[in-house]
Amino acid sequence: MGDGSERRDQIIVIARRLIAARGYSATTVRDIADEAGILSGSLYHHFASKEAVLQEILHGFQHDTLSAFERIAASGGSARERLDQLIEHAFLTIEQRPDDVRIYQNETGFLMTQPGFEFLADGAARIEELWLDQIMEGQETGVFRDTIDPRLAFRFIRDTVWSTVFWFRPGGSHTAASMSENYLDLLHHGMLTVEG
Amino acid sequence: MGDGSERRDQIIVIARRLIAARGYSATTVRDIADEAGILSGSLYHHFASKEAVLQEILHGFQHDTLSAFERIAASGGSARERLDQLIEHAFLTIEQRPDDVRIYQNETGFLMTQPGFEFLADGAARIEELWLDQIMEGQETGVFRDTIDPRLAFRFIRDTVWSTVFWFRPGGSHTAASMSENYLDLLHHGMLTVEG
Amino acid sequence: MGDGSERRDQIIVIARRLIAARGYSATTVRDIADEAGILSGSLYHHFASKEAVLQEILHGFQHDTLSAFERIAASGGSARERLDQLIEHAFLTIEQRPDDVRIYQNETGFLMTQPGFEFLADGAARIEELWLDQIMEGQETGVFRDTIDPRLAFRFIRDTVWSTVFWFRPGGSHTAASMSENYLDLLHHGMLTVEG
Amino acid sequence: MGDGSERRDQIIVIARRLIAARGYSATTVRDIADEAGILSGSLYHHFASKEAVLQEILHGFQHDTLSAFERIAASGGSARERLDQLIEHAFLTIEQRPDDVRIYQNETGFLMTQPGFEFLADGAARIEELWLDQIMEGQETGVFRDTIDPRLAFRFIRDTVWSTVFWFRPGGSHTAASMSENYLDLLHHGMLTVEG
DNA sequence: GATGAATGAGCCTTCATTCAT
DNA sequence: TATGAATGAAGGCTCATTCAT
Repeated sequence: MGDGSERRDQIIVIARRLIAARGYSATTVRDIADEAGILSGSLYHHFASKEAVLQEILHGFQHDTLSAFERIAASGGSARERLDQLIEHAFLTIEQRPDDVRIYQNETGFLMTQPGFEFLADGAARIEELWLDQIMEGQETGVFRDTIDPRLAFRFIRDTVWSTVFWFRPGGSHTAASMSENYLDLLHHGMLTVEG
Repeated sequence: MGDGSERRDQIIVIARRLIAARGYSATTVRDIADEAGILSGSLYHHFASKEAVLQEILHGFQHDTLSAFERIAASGGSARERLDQLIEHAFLTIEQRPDDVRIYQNETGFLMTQPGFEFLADGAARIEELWLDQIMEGQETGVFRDTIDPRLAFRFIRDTVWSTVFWFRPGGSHTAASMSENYLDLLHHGMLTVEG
Repeated sequence: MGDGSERRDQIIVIARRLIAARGYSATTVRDIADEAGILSGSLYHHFASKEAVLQEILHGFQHDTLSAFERIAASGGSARERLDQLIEHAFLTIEQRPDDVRIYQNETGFLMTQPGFEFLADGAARIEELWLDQIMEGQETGVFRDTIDPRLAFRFIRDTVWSTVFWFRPGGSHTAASMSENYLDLLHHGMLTVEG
Repeated sequence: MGDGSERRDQIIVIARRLIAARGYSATTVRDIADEAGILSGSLYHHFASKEAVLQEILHGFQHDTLSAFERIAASGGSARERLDQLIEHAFLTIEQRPDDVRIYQNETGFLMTQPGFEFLADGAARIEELWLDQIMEGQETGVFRDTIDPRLAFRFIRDTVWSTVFWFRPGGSHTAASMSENYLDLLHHGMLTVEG
């Protein structure tokens, strides 16, 4: 258990969609098994528990996201460019893996303290570190205004970006690119005109 | 059922705390009844169902919040001043009624489409209208930059403000006032320095 | 939960009979509930778990048995008389509460180390103490032969007496009294004739 | 199925250890297969069912034990000597094959009436016959006291001896030999001193 | 012989809800 | 207004067993 068979993958795909739509606790093992065309008990041939399915979804998503963030943080360019890239990557992730993001946003709060999900807190801390580095470097180099508590700034930005997953619908009037553009504009220059 | 007896109020108070902490579906009727010192079946003398308790909590909170927003939107001053006041009121609400806000943030998404909870969508729409009015008026009067989609701006702001309820802890290094101040600073002028 | 209602008592009585006949793990909650005329879930209104039913049966039985043993051990007479009375009481218990004894004999070994069943080991130790006191006092006063390890003697006696529950059937050719008589005769004088 | 391959033997050895330690119903086919390094389904290439494994363990043990008892019963010497030898052999068996004895003691009661396990009752009856012969011959020849019901005597002795398997631990203060010695001393002469 | 996948029946337990007293 | 007892539906999970490959 842990290697990826076809059924395993199929179950993960189904579970991801269902859990994103209904929430983890409202999604039953039977729901998942039904869609996979097997009996609910048979699911335990592939996963040790319902929780293990969730764990795998979250762990995979966190791993991918964190990897991308690490890569961006280690890349060249200014702090401002790197912060922009972090934000752009987040918007892109929301467009490409909305179910993962939704699950992460919905279930992570409660789960963080549960045994077996310690990696969530670790990952969140590492992400905060990576983003914060850019903000603080930007403030130190005089690119970012330093009147704002950098920790607050990070959380404001993080919450704004990830929350869009709950209402952003690709195919509507916006794309990940236009969302990034709008948000970065607002974040960079604020709402007020020069005269305002 | 609907008149306010002491027990009713007590039950609402307990339910609010419990649901905010554990989530609606993870809070059982027995949990609530236990803390109220009655048996779970007895709770049905005061409320028609578990859902009815949640309805009452959400309805009351939405009513108060909407009233305040209506008042602010109808008050004198510039669009910018009114938007600032809306934001300040939200931060104040988070400080004073965190459990209500948490429940609203956590449960509203799924509930919105459920029968009996239509008022949630109505209220959300009205709130969007009130806030949007200020943003658009600000853009029209040249106080706010108009390169940003006002609907996006509204949602960015709304999500940022309300999301703080999940990590803001009064008694720490920030108060509602300092949160407002930091956020308004960021929102007004953006992160970049003039040279940046 | 813990006070004795009628249903509670009825459930205990049914569970005792079933568990004695089939064993604890082979007896299902449904079996018990069915005989009580309720749904299996309703059993949880009276007991916290299936294990709690077993606990109550074993605890009650151990308490009664231990009390009787304490009383006998504290009574007047010689060590020999008291040992005889302990044995006679055990045979009487087997006659009157065979189901309790059977459960105790069958399930106690595994359960002893389980959380919630620590009282079993404590009780067993106290019983060994009480019986051993008589044997050792008898050896010291010269009534009992001292060539036998008293701890072994205790276990030989204990096992012999309690094991009879698996084949002794009241209404057959023996009663508790005749079993006692036969066993005490054998225990006192041994199998060999004087000439043997 | 029935011929002895290596895997078969290996499975029997593992099953014996596991069933002795946890009990038959608490030992799963998977437990056994895991330790054998195969999947649980593969076990069915060697045995028709979980029950068949138990059957083979019990049948083999009963056969060996019965053979030894037949040999002793047919040997020369007095009835007393033969009864002593039967007892000594039992203690030796407990020392050498404790798992077999434990399984026999634990599972035989319930199984005796099950289809496929009729041999258990047959064997038990034959053993009773062999032991009883010695006891009755001893009583008839005046070596054993005849005030005790010989059937009771047999069961008292049998239960005492076999029950020791649950607490006798080789390597402690006793060996099979010292257990035999102590028990035979008690059985022959009883607990009372001549004056007692 | 062994694997890997699945079955099907059953297990203990939870929980919102009902209702006679 | 409570209680106490029960319902009924469901939930996560276990396990002996089967069978195509």
